[in-house]
Amino acid sequence: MKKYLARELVAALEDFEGVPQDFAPEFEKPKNPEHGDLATNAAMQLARYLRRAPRSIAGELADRLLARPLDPARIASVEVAGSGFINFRFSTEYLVGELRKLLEAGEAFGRSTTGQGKRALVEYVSANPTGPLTVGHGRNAVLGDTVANLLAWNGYDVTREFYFNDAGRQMRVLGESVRARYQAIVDPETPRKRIDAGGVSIEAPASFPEDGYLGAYIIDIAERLHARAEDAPDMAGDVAPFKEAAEQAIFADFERTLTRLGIRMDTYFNERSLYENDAVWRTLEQLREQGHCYDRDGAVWFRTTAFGKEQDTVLVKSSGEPTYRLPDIAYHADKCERGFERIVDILGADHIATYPDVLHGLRALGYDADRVEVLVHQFVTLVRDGAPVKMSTRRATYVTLDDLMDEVGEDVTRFFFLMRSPNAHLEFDLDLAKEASEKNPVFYLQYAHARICSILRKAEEVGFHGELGADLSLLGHAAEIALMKALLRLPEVLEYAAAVREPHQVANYLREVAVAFTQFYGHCRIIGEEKDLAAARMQLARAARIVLANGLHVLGISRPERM
RNA sequence: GCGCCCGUAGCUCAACCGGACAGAGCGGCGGACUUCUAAUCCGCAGGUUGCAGGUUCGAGUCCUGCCGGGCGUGCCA
Repeated sequence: MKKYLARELVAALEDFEGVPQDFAPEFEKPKNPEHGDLATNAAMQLARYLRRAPRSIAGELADRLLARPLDPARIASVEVAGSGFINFRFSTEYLVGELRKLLEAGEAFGRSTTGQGKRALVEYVSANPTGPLTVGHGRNAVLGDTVANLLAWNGYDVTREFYFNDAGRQMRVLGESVRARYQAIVDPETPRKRIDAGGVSIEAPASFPEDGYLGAYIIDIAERLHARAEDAPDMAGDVAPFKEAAEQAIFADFERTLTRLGIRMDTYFNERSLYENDAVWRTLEQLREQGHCYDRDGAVWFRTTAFGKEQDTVLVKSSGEPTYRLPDIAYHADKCERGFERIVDILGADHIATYPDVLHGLRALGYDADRVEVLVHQFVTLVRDGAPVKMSTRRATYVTLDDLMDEVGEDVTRFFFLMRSPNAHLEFDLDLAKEASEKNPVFYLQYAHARICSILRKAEEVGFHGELGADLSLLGHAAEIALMKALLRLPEVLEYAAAVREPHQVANYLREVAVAFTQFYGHCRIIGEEKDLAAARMQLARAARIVLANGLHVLGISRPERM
């Protein structure tokens, strides 16, 4: 429709003096429905070139459009309003035609091919296996998964990837933590000490590392290890078996937790593989050959000042061990090598400082860094009993993603993380989420879906049939028209949300749809109406179900048929 | 100090890459269940969009400077 009107408008402007050759009119849906279905500000934009009042240009333009004339099967009215807007109102004929297309498309309604099959990689979660997934990981996971869904719905060939590192100091401390707990199980007489964990004192075996992981899951892992008596590790041996046991247990939990959230990764990329295939050192050599590196104080530095940073950055420590930046660069080079045209990284706000170095690294290596897009989301603040909960994986003070799902449910968890713009801090009041779960927005949407299913069931039980060939032109009630208009917006909303990577656009839109449906429900009955009208309304209700179902599907939220 | 994000109704947040009268939910107040699902609906109250300038026909949105909050700013990840 926008394209049609744009064509008409440009044609109407053909012999206008002073209009730029490349003038492209913009259209948008007015906030206020009284202003019509689509509006253009073309007259205001042209005012600059024509040196005339926008209002008078708009008047002349509208006259020319009406004189063409516009296709009455699409446009019902054209009027000039405000300071120079031209407002268009769609004809019912057009809406009904679009509604029919919606019904025919069914589960595919809202899909587009704008991605043209381009390969996209979305990397998210990417937690190291040192402890359970936290609420913070949850936001990252749900955001990434939904962005991936949005891209897939818009015709991208999407790969979902989880990047992790199971080597290094963190993992050694993890192993030592398990070993100390294990020792205490084997020998109950093990000397104890107390460790301060953010104000709380926790008892631990004397051999427990000072910066060890204090969570109870470490004890669980040690107990399970001990229960498997036949292959129980020797205390005198090295820490590796403890580390491995911990990693396996934690990773199994990752997958179980993500599955609960409806998340299924395509690939797990281990940082270690970049060492095994020498990619890390090859990357360093390439950077060095291009003159981006130098040695100082026994370390290898990356000349990031050449890219405008205040300081250069260490890639390899004087100990010979790379910092995380070098493998990160190698990893992203690998992503580029794998041929992805669109590379999206989902990062928490605490990682904002790291990615510029990666992008600089890619540029230095000759890759097109513009393919990489970093989506930063702000933190989640958990509030319990009116006070913010300080969270640290190492400390015992954190709420796991599983805890959250146990309390409020999987659907609510997903929806809450998606309700807000990624840029906004997310305040998650646990008590409120539990207590208010009955009035939760996600239930509102699911309820609308279940209610439609119920109505259609009931209508068929009492002998109404909503054939696909129903005469949809019988739909003319204001609530019916408003619902139709809301439903037909799904494709543009999904396309926009995908383009700006903002799932909350979909969540907000679905609420509008549910409201529009509820108003239709309040004004228009099906059972008891004349047969043809009932059939048409059943089709409209089906269309609403399709839109709600498809939208919830994109958000990864279940679509109950009864509640 | 510097970088990124944020500041909008009592609270939590929207506002479609500058548009018309800044919108929802929750909370508050007042109403509605012999009806296809009341997990619902209708109504009312609530705003100088942190402050001060600037650009523009037009600013919550863009620019500058302040104020306030979050996260970073490391030979940690």
